[in-house]
Amino acid sequence: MSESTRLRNLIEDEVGSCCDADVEARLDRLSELVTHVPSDYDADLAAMKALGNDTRYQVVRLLTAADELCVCEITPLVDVSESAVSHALSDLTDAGLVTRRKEGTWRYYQSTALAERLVSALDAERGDDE
Amino acid sequence: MSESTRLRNLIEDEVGSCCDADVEARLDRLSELVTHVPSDYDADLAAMKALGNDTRYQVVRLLTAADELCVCEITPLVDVSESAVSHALSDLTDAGLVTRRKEGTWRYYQSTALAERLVSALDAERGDDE
DNA sequence: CATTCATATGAACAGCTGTTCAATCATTCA
DNA sequence: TGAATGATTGAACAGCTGTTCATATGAATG
Repeated sequence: MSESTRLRNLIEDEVGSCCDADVEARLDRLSELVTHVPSDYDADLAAMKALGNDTRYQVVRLLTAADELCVCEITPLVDVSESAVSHALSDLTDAGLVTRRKEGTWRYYQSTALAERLVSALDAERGDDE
Repeated sequence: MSESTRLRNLIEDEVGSCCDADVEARLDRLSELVTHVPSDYDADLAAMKALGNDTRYQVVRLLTAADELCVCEITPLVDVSESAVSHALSDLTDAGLVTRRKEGTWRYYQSTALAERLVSALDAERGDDE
């Protein structure tokens, strides 16, 4: 079965009848929707992937709670190796969720505005439904 | 090297000197940060994982742009099989990003408030940096 | 009640991810 | 300059993910 046949059936069910023009009109409305998908959403996807991991999520939470943290302050707070924390911070930096500041041999990390907006969006959920 | 040794070195570098009490105080501040990580963030993680996939991201974008869409309207707009769309919608429902409404054999989907907040958080990024 | 249609589900499998270990880099300081 | 320290990187590999194909479900209809 073709997609437009299914669409025609849908319109018939919804409206009671369906001519070719109705199918055309619906297809137009649908293709207009596609324009609302950003043309380049790689960065969005990268940010979501980055936050969708236990370690990286925890690190972002810690950094949004603190002004700034040194790697050696983050490491004892999460239950993975120092190397895993470093990988996590590197991934988060690439995803635009944290920024890095060097000071001697120490590296300080901060969360970005994007990270903070996302965390807020998640937190607004609690105690609110729909 | 122990973690608290590294922390002591950090404080010495920052402040110029460091006694046991300083290390204690810093450890207290750090453990306070952990309380800002939600005790149960599985739902957050699920939402991020769900949005961190090409197909599911596109579907959420389409649903936030439209009031409501039938499966047969979504399928022609994304470049995967009908089955993949169904899996995507199922995953998104589990993640709390979309809701489902039955009407005869048709299934209509809508984005949730959480999905809309997350999309807004991503969109605010464009044209704004830090 | 058999059929058709819209959608969902399960199995399977290629490809991706996240962790650790080992090695390396970069900075400081004796 | 070379040893020490903080952090990063790369390889490796177990485990997870996302897609498709085949099949099932459930509602409508003849």
